[in-house]
Amino acid sequence: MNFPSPQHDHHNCITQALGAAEEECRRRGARLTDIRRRVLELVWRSHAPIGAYALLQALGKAAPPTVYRALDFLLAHGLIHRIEKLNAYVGCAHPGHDQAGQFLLCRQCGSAAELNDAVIEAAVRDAARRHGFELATLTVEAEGLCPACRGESP
Amino acid sequence: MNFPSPQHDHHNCITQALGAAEEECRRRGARLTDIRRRVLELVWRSHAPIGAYALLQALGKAAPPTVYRALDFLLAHGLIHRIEKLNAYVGCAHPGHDQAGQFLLCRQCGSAAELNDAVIEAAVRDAARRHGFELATLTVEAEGLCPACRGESP
DNA sequence: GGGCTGAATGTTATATTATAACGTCCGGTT
DNA sequence: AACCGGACGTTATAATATAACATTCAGCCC
Repeated sequence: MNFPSPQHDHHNCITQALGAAEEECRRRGARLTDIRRRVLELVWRSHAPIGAYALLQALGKAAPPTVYRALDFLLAHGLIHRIEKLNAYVGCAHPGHDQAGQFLLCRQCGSAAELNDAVIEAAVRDAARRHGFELATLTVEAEGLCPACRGESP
Repeated sequence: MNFPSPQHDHHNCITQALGAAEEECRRRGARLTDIRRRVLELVWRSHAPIGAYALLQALGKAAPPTVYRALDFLLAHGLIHRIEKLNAYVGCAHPGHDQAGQFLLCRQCGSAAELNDAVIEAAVRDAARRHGFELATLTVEAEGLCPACRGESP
């Protein structure tokens, strides 16, 4: 997934993501409850990865465990990813593909682009194999400047 | 750097790391003060990445800012790495090379192996370029089972 | 429908990780 | 000696996350 262009129809992109999530949950026999759906929508509304307490505030009258439980559910079903560097969460661009998360994170505007690069994964998988390491999950987080911010402040 | 073999001389490996750190600080005109050296030694003593509050406890009578300031210094000078997934710190195997951190993290025993794989870095750099992204720092954290733990519980 | 059951949520408290703000000390320079 | 800036001490608090237990709700069986 590329960095979002400024003029893209984000409302539509949220709708699509929620639809895909419904679908994926049906497929997996998982219950996308009201709270879970609301959290997922809030995550998608934000272009940048968003933190648990920001979600909490947006939800209104909820306590931390409510948000964390929803996030756990969404993570478990591959509907969102956690960005470790930021302690924040972002919608998964391709639910159901169960990919490892690879991200380009913009220092300036905070936006994130999800990669799904087979070459990167293969390179890590290969290195792991050479070390006799059994790879389970892979986190790749690259920090820098997105195309837009690069243009602004050269 | 490979996973440490059970019988390796860890005392020696700490000594070497501290020596290399002294050297690197001299080269950079940075002051490796007593506290900083003690924190670095504690980090190296632990085979697994170690958290700030564990270091704090090991130090004895210190307050959080003391440890965090030492960690900041050590990070800034490339003497340790931070493992984002674990909120923990580990000695840098090659100070002075200013490499990105690439790690294999064992789920079971908690040990970490630092990679310095040019292929992985090139793959990410390439993907970033294709997205018009200016890469600054790269974090790669692979989770799974190290050779030893894989053998134990098949 | 009534009652059962397990999952989901509510609620309170607390753990864990990290930083702000400000004062003091100490080492090097002039 | 006087200064200066970096390092450290100290107190308080912010930000992130989870434990533990009570309550409610959805689906199912009868």
